[in-house]
Amino acid sequence: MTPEELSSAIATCLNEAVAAGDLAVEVPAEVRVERPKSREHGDWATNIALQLGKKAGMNPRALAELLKGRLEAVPEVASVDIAGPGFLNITLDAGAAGGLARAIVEAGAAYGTNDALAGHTVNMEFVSANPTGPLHIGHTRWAALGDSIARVLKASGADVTREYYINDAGNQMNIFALSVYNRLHGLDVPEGGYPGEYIKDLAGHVAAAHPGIRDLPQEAALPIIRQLAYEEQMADIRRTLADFGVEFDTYFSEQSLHAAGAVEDAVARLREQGHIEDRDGAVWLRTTDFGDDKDRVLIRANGEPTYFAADAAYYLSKKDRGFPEKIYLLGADHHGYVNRLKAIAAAAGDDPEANIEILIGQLISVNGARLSKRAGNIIELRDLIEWLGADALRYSLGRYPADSPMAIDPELLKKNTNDNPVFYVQYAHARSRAAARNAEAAGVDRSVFDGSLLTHETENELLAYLGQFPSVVAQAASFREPHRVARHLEQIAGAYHRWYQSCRVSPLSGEPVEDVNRTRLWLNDATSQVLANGLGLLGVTAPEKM
RNA sequence: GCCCUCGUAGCUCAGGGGAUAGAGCGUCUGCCUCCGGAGCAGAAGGUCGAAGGUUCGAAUCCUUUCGAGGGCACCA
Repeated sequence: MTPEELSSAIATCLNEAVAAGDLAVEVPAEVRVERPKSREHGDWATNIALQLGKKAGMNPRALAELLKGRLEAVPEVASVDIAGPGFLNITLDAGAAGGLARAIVEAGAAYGTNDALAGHTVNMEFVSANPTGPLHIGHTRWAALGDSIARVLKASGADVTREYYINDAGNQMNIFALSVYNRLHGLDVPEGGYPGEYIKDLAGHVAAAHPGIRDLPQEAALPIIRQLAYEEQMADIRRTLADFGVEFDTYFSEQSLHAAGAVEDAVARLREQGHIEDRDGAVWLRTTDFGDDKDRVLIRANGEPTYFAADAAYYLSKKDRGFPEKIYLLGADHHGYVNRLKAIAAAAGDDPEANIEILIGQLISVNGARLSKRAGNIIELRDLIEWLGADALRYSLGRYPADSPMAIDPELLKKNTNDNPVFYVQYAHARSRAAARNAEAAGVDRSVFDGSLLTHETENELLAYLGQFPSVVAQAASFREPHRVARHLEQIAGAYHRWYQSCRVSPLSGEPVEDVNRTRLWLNDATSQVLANGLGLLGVTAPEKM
């Protein structure tokens, strides 16, 4: 029996009590069931009697008493105790608790998926790094987190599209092209240009792709350089993301918005909605109507659209392409954009609470300093992957919530990789696969399953953690916090190691294979499955051997 | 000045109203005569930044305050 099943059984008991006239209260949609910290408090506990006591006009203990009687009639429930002010401590029938192991193995890769977000169609935009340079440590957090959020949303039934917005319009692209041009001609880095070593590589690439480029006059060369360097840089970014296990469904070009006249269209549409104002020769969006601290210019007095205008057009594009829910994942250095982005949604006639969601994450600091090119502490993602491996890097970024500040010591990253809990979790998986291989060699198969044989304290604990996995995934999705999955996997790994310590899957040499061995193989394999499913949500591999 | 995020063990951080506040790393003590010791068992280490408030109950919610980081463009 899973905690979800127990939860709905309790809800049923409550509803029956109401129907019988024993209780007058509105039964909540979901009854929360928790694993008590102390085993003396049973397998599962609920505080529902405390929550409903006041609303029902009853003493919580009396309400608990009433529930206890009904719950004990549920076949899978062995006993119910009332503790403290009205906690209900529930102990399951041993067979019912153990049956979970079989259910997990039979569900396979689908175990953990749920329908908490069924019917949601989501556009998730993240990373969106400028195509003027390689991905670096500042982008890695969003790449890891965004991808994992997308995965838990999908696992919870949402229809998710991962999108990367390419800022390929504007003056920065000209400076980018000029930086490559100067490099080709051995000139200094232009004013405000890009100094990185990668510019040299791009120059080499451009020269190879267009051999006569050095002989062209600057006006003729720049557009060609711009295009070639841009394509190569984007290809590089996509390769790096792929090595990081991150695949986007859509790469969306800002330039394409301008080319299609989408920016002018957006201004016209917002004007129809009545939130546009012409002032001082410029065109303004009255974002202050929707909580922004000042209005924002869409079209400058010189006729040029602002970046914000492209943002508005981009938002409308997402809306037109059929995404009711748009999630943006931004760094804390962009939190000033939250109000104006929400204002765009509101001005477009959408609900800023439902149609747009902006997740703000804290920036990673290196040695206590902020990342900057000037400080010389920019570290490329590609190098990070090389030093640490994609698994360790993704896991260490994925096990913290976005709003948690993260401090990183690059020297530590380079050498000390063993302190990453990813190895703890991966080791548990590899160990469980080894145990399964050994069991098979010893003649243990899964021909018999008897959940009532899983009676050891450590088996009880392990089953409980495995049973909580689907609700952890659902919570991770609804809070957009995949780190919950990582933390839960660490719990499972710990429980597995403790179980492994005290319960053998294979019999000792010379001993016969018994049903307890066969049943434990189911539990062993169930653990492998949950660890693999969870690591998959984090974009981390589940190795057979390490 | 106004706004946002964050203050929890020596360090990096979990904990989204419940029972004795947790994990990893670091320190200390045990455990390989049988399925992987990248593991397990135990010890030490806390005024949850501070002060009020909400209630049966607060690390968690509200207010104030101190500290850290970030943001306040007709830049992109």
